[in-house]
Amino acid sequence: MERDELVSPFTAQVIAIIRTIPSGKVMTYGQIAALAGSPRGARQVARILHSMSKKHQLPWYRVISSKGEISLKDDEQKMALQLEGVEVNNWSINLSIYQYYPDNNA
DNA sequence: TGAATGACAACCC
DNA sequence: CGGGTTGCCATTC
Repeated sequence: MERDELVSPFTAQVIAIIRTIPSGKVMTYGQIAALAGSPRGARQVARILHSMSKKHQLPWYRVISSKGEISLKDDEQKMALQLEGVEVNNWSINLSIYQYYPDNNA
């Protein structure tokens, strides 16, 4: 059971960032990774989600690929996004509209 | 300790 | 636009 304080700062940041994603918005892996301190750490974000999403109450379904598509193509994820107001077209989402840009001054 | 893994990104054709 | 290849880097075995 890894606490945020025990995991690496990068992981803790990723988790914190995901928690700031508001309803009806989404973020890409690369964006989260960059905000967490590793612009090339998109893959770690994916791994973190896999590893921590069940331990943390992370809205992982708000995290999508940079192409604006859902990764797992899971019906629940798609449904959850739509319920939040995100228009999902065949697993694709219009990032121009739904991508969330958090403030550095969180 | 070292090597493999991975819910990706970017680039190239 | 679509498919394939390379790069990245923390986590896990």
